[in-house]
Amino acid sequence: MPNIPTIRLLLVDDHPVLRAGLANVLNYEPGITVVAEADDGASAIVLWRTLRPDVMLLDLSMAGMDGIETLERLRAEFPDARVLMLTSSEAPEDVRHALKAGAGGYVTKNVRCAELVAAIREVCAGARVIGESVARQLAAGEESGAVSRRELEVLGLVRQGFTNADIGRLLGISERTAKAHVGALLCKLQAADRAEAVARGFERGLLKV
Amino acid sequence: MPNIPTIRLLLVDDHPVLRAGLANVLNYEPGITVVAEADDGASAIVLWRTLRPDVMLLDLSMAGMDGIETLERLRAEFPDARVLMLTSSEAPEDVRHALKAGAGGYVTKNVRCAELVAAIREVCAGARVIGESVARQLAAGEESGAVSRRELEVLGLVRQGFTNADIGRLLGISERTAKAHVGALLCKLQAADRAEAVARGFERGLLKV
DNA sequence: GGGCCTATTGGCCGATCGGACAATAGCGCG
DNA sequence: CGCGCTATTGTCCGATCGGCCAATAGGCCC
Repeated sequence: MPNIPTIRLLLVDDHPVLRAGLANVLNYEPGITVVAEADDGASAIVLWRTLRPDVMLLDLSMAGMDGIETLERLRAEFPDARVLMLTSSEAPEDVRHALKAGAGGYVTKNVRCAELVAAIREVCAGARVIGESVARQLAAGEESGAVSRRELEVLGLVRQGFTNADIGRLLGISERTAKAHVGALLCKLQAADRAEAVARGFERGLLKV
Repeated sequence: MPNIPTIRLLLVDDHPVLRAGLANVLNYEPGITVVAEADDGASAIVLWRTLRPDVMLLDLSMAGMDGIETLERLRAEFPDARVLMLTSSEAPEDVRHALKAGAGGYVTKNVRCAELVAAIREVCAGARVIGESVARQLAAGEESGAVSRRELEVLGLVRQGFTNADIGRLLGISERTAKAHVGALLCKLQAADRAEAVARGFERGLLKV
């Protein structure tokens, strides 16, 4: 085993309270140093450019640029960047997005500190880490049909109270087609009507508050 | 001014990472000691009984008993208990509930550490503290009409895909009355149909994921 | 190349919705 | 003791919904 250099970590979360606390905990951990903190995606990327840390600990929900967008932009510029998502959402949709955007790992804020530290080390080593409970949720969500991009678009309009005819007009398709999409949504989300479909959308993380 | 004794604080949050970090920060603060931590409402109340701390720092969203219920039960047993809510939700509904349940203060996790510490001190002194951004949201929400208990009940059923006739049957009222409640909801939430009403419900914190 | 899925469109029809009209009873506040 | 709000119920009606039938075209995987 080669000697293991100290892991230089960039902490990104829009909750100062959590940041301050977590920085304490991680700095206390031997072999890990928090080299900087950021409270939004833009500054996170700037800091990454100048500091070139080994790993980023990134929250999903942030004001302005959200975690996913931050991740995408970072990976576009630094394809090898290692990023561990640390978030409170277990929604399969969020997990899928994060992994597709190149996250090296995904754990929720429910993990114990020791597990978080272990996950950081694994991500730095190039492994892909998924929290236990997260993996379970993901497997559960995997079973029911995936909602297509178009359908998600339609769901977004249903949420805003548009009728099928409205949706058709807005998307440049016929009312009948919009109807078909809504029908597919009702089926895939196992909803009795568009109201329940919207509710399921929130529950599954397809829609954000 | 009398000499100020050290504040004994009970930290309640279901995120171990945040707890560990926050405990560090607060313990470092002179005049504050974290005497215990809890990750759910039930153990929080048990700990309060035995330790009788000066203040509880309480998260809203927790597995099992949520923050509001915890607060209610605690205040039922200890009417003088000082509790500062520390949460990520700014939904007016949550704030109102917390204050009605006897919270001594309400701040979001977006506050800076110094403000949090100040809030803790103020709550201990018996003051009522509301975070700035929270207060702004609250004022904004106050303007539009308040949703009655019955209407909230109906909204919960609408969310589950029930028709007006179903709702009438479930609540032991006529379909027409259910219709009237839905109509009132559409008006108060400024929604075009039940689907949008559900969406607004989530946005306003009336409905939980 | 042959499935499988998505996106698209059509017509038909009973069920449901949401708005507009109007009315009665109970409760809290000033 | 009125005033206002909530809860309750009624009828009528056009608009909308969701389910049913069926069909074509494009993309992706094996």
